[in-house]
Amino acid sequence: MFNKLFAQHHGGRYLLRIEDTDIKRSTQDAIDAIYDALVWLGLDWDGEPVSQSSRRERHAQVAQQLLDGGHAYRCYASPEELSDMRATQKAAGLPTRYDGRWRDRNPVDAPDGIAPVIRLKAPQDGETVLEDFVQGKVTVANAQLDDMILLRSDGSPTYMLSVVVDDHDMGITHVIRGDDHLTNAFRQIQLFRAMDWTVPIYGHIPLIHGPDGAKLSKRHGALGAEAYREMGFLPEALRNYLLRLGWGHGDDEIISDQQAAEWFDGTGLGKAPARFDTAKLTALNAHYIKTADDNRLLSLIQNALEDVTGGSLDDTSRARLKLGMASLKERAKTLLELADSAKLYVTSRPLPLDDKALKVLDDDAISILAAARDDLANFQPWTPEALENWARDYAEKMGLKLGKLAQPLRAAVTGSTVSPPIFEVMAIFGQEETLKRIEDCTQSN
RNA sequence: GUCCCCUUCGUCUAGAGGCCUAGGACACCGCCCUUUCACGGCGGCGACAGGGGUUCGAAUCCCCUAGGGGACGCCA
Repeated sequence: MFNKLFAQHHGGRYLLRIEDTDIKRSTQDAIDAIYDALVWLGLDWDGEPVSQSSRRERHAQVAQQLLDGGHAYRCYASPEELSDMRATQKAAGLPTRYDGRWRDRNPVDAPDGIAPVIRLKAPQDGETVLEDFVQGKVTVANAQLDDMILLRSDGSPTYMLSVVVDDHDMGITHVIRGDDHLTNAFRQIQLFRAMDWTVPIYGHIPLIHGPDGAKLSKRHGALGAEAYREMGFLPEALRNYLLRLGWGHGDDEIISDQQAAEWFDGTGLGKAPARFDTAKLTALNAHYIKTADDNRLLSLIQNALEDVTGGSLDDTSRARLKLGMASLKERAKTLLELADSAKLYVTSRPLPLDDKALKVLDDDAISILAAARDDLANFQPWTPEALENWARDYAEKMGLKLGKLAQPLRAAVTGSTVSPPIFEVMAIFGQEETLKRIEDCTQSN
C-alpha cells in the first residue's frame, strides 16, 4: 500500500512482481491468493505482473557474467559441511557466516560428484552504507556480510540474485518493504555494485506486531486479507487502518485514498513496530459502513441474507432493505453485524420470537397490543412520523409510558428487543404486514 | 552468540529546544440525548522506559543502562 501511495504521489508506476523462485512454495493457489488479496484491498498494480520464475535464464546469465568478471566463484561445500561449520561457529560464540573456504581456493581441488553453488565474491574490507529513507543512514561492516549464494547447485537462481537482476531490468527506482529485508539490502547493494548497476532507493518499514507485542506470524495472529473480508471488514477501512499504522499526518484519522496519495511522500514513517489493534480497525470499519453506498452494502450482504431465505431475495424484501438500510448501517460495525440485523426485513411470518421478546410480551403487553391493534387498524397515514405521533398520543390517552407500548410493538413486529427505530420498521413493513404480526402475538396467546 | 534497528497514555500516534500544566484517535468510565440498540454531544481516566550530561530552558541533542524487534538458510 505504501508503494502504491508513493507511486501515486510522485506520478510513478507501482509494479507487481511475483517472487516465486522457490518452486516448492509457489503454487498457483498461493499466487492467486496474492492477486485476490491485492485486488480486494484495492491495491491493484500498474501493467503486467512479472513472474520471477519465468526469468531464470536471464538470472543465470548474470551469474555467469559475474563469474566471468571475477565477482563470483564456485563453492563446493556441501550443505552438511556448511551446517557443521555453523554449529562450530555457534559453539565458539562466533557469528554464523560462510567462512569463504572456496573463495580463493583453486577449483582443481573440487571434489568429485559435488555440484557447486555460485557465490558472490563480496568485498571483505570497508563498509557498505545504506541511505534508507525510513531507517536513515545505516552502516554495516563488510566483514559482517558473507558471500551469498547466487545460483544453487541445481543451477536455479536464488531470490537474492533474482531480485537485483529484476529490479535493474524493470527499472525499479524505489523499494518500500519490511525491515526484515534490511540486511538483505546490504547484500543486494554489493551485487548491484558488482554489476555496476544503479542501486534503487530503499525504505525499510517496521513489521506489524500482534496485540501482545510478539511478531505477527502465520501461527500467531497473521491473517490473509481474505480473513478480514470474511470478518466483515470493508477494504477501505483496512486501508485507512493500515495507513495509520506506522505513519501519521497530524491529528488526521479518517483519510481518503485520494488524500492519502496527496499526503504520502515517504516521510513521516516510524521505525518502531506497531501492534495490530482490531478494536480500532472495527471503529474505522463502522465509520466506513455508515458512509458506504446502500446498494453496495446490500450486494455485500446479499449472500448472507439468501442463506436465510433459502433463495434469491424477492422484490418486497429488496424494497424493504433499501428503505431500512440507512438505519441499519448506522448500527453495524461489521458487514456480519449488518447482515445479521438486516435479516429483520427478509424473515417472513410467523416470526420466531427471541427470549427477550417473549419476556416483553407478557399478559399486560398482549392486552395493550390487542387494544392498540384495533386503534391502528384504521390509522393513516402510515409513515414513521405519523406513527410515532400516534404512539405518543395513544400512550398518553391510555395512561401508558411510551416504552410500555413501543417495546411490545417492537417485540411483536421484529421478534426482538433490539432493532432500528420501531416506527420506521412498521412503516417499512406497511400497515397490513404490521397488523398481521401483531395479531400473530395477540391471537396465539 | 554476532550485527543492525527501536522505546510518548492499554493501543495507534502528534510532537523536529521554549507554542507541552504533552495534543488527537481507539478502548474504558460517567453524564446528556433516547421507545430498544446504536449514532451523536459533553466530561473523565491515562504516557515522554530509567539514569547521567549539554543548555537560561529537553519529550525533543549527546552518553550509559534496561527492555523490545529484525537479520544471521542451496527460504523469500
